[in-house]
Amino acid sequence: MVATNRAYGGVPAEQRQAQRRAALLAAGLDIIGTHGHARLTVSGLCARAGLNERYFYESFGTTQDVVVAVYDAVTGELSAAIVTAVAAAPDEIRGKARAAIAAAVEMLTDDSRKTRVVFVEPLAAPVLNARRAEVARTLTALIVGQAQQFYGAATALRIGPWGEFAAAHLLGGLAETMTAWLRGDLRITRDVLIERSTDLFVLVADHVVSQA
Amino acid sequence: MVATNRAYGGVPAEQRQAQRRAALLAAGLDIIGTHGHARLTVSGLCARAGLNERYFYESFGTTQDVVVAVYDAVTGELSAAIVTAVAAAPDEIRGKARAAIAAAVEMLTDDSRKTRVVFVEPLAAPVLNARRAEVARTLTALIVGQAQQFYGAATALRIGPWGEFAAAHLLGGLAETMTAWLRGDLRITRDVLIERSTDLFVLVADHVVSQA
DNA sequence: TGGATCTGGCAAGACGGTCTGCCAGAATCG
DNA sequence: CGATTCTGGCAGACCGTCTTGCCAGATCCA
Repeated sequence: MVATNRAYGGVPAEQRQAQRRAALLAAGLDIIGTHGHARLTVSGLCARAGLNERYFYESFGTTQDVVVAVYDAVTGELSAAIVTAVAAAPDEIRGKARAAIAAAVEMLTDDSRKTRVVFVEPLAAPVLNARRAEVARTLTALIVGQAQQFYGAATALRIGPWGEFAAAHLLGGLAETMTAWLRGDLRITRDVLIERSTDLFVLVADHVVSQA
Repeated sequence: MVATNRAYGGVPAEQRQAQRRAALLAAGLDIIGTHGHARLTVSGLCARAGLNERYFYESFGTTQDVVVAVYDAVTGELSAAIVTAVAAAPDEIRGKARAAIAAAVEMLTDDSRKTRVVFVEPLAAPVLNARRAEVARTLTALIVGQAQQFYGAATALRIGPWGEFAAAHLLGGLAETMTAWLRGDLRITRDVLIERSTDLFVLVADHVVSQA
């Protein structure tokens, strides 16, 4: 392994390396999203990825690095989906809220592994605690930013801590209802789940603004 | 160890055994509530309890048994506190809601280990998943039962799945705001946290009933 | 007081995981 | 074709945990 940049199987070295990393990430999502980060081992990960254990150390230092990378990938995908959906939605508060919630619910309920990675693992894995707070802050900022557009900057400012509280409450409510729905505990369709979540979102937002 | 029922240190055998079990549970709450169930080991638990490792197997079979016992103890205490507070509260919907929320928030924020055991560990530990669902069902039933008292049985029935959804949303919101507050992410006092949570609870409950 | 029991400390085998190193075969490049 | 490099399989040293077993000292009961 002196010159590590030779093509193999018609694929250049850099691309092969990226493929292996991607395979490890996919296997990581599978294991973490199904059994949790605690069950992620080097040997198990490589076995599922169809790779030699040696290649683990090519892309990662510890299994925690994989946990972080998987979390970042899923939350990045989620944020992008929400931002795109909000931008494309009609320019009124319920439309924006519904678009954001629908994008999140559809993406996460299409793949229950991602639901677990987004809602469960960041609480359980110490390495993800700080990252989770940052994601929550990003989403809160998104909500407050939209509020500025619909209610004016002055109102958004006045909301302050009360708005932070309400945003946290809404995010927690969404997380719980989504995971409960996936568990089969809620006897409603996914479309109704989205509609009801939008209802409560708008209800709470209006209430906060009227109190500010 | 032929006749295992002799007093020692002036304490009968049965009571000594109960003391050791209690010491293990206290140490378990400490470890699980601080570092999570994954960090609970036999040796670490016994060391913190000040007991020989041999006594672990006297009271428990596996560390998971400890996790379950700690969870049951904390959720039992929580349920009892809520039921007691609700019974003593003035007979109007906001008073009942406020009493329940205050009881829960006060008990859990007085001891952040219990917050973690109640809100985080049941998601992370597979053994607790089913138990968590049962606790959620119990609390939902409590809410629906109160709704029957204030809105009549006919209305409570009509609420149906919409009510389950709202109850799940409220529980998730409470969990998230409480943990966020403990993290220091919410710049409000605990009394305000209780008051705002009550606001949203009543707001959502009224909305659900008016829609039913 | 003496035999029995309780107690804490410790050791050892089994197990599963980490990480490094070696090997042989396959594929590439000159 | 021959040298080089990539690849998968596997062995082995190391570590932490589990679980059982043994020991010596403390305490109890007759």
